[in-house]
Amino acid sequence: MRQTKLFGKTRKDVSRDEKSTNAELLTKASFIEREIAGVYNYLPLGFKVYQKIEQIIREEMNKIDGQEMLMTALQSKEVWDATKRWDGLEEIMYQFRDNHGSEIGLATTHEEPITNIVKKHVESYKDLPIYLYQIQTKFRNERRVKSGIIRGREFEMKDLYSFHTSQSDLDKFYQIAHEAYLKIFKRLGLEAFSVEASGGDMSKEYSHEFMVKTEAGEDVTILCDKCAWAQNAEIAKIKKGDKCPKCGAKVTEAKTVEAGNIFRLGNKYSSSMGLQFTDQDGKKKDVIMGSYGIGLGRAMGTIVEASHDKDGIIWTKTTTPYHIHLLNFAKNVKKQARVEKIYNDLNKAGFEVLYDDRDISFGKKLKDADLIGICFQLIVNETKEDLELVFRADHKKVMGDYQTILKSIKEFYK
RNA sequence: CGGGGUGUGGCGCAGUUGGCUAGCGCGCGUCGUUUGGGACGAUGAGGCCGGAGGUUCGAGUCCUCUCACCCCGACCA
Repeated sequence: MRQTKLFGKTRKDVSRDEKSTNAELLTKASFIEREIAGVYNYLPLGFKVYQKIEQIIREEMNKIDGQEMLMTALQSKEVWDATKRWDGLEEIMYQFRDNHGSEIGLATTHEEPITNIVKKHVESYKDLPIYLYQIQTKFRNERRVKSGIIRGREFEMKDLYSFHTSQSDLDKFYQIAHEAYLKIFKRLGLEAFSVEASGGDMSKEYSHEFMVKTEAGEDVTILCDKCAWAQNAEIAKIKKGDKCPKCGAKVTEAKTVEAGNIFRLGNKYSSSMGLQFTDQDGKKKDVIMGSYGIGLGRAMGTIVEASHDKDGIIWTKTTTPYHIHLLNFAKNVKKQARVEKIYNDLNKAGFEVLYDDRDISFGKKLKDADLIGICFQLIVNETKEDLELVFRADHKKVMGDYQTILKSIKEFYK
């Protein structure tokens, strides 16, 4: 992609209203644009990152036999009546009447709708287990938004629902999903760890939250560095400095972002909504359920919070919008042709390249490249034959000919 | 939802107790010189001050209502 054609310009100043680091950097670098409070548009650069995150999540969900589908954002009140959650959610759910006078809600989550759908297709133990997921828009009428894209009123979420014949089968899958989640965060380049948390409105049992340490975090986690025991401070019965209930070492606390959350729902939804199956013994039994969520925008915002410096964003290798930021520092026509050739060659070699072909000072190109945060900056100089490869994270430079440089880039992304 | 605050060109801001044609920086257009860490000069375009009503000879400035946004708290599948 030529930068002269790329939609979205970098900015030096950003609205004072944008207080969170993630929204400030992402807006300055032109990845996102705020629509209203807590609601953001993704511009081309931001959408590229979004799609990479989406693809990683999708791959890992498919690996554990998740089947992707797509549910509606508009939901009727009736579907929520069976579980009596409609009234309980009025604080957080956008609820209104349509032109027919029917009560409609914008999806905050999909346990009820999916249970309803599954009811129509599951009758026997032979139909189970089943794992369904979607990547879809959720709405939360947050009373107060903050933290940029980490906590929005409209956001994309991957939610998977599992359906089982028994608690033990759920437990087995819950473990598998737990591992898949850790894998997703690892692939995204996030250091996430799982903590025990309240089941909230969803479940009476402990759930697990996947936390990433960052000052921007809205949660406080009590954790043991020795044995990896960790609990959300909301439910922890101990404070920092106390003894770890598992190994006795002193626990600490940290601000964390909840990047994902998994729940064992048991028969909470199936019993109230009548989702049953016929078992081998001919008896009707409640289907046992689990649900598993990850916010995509939140993941993106968390990466920015966890990985940036004074100059801008530092994308991880799987989320960088482009593999290489090619910076043209050649003036005369002959050298220009050389940069064009390198641009074409890199594209042919299968790399995604953002090519800064703008006719502006080189200082600004360097500033913009740091702000945008693509993993590599490849500088084509006018006087030197060798190319200069700069690693965004630490600004380390390597000089070399095209083949040598290509090799190190390949090595990094493989 | 309680408390506090802010709305002035695309962005960041100034505009004292009402007074002249609403300023500045960044950005943008044109021309020229430039280009290794956000270049310089010249020149030009762009706001009727969040919205509605009111007070006044006169309102960006005062009053009322309203909308939006931010901060602290409460809340947060």
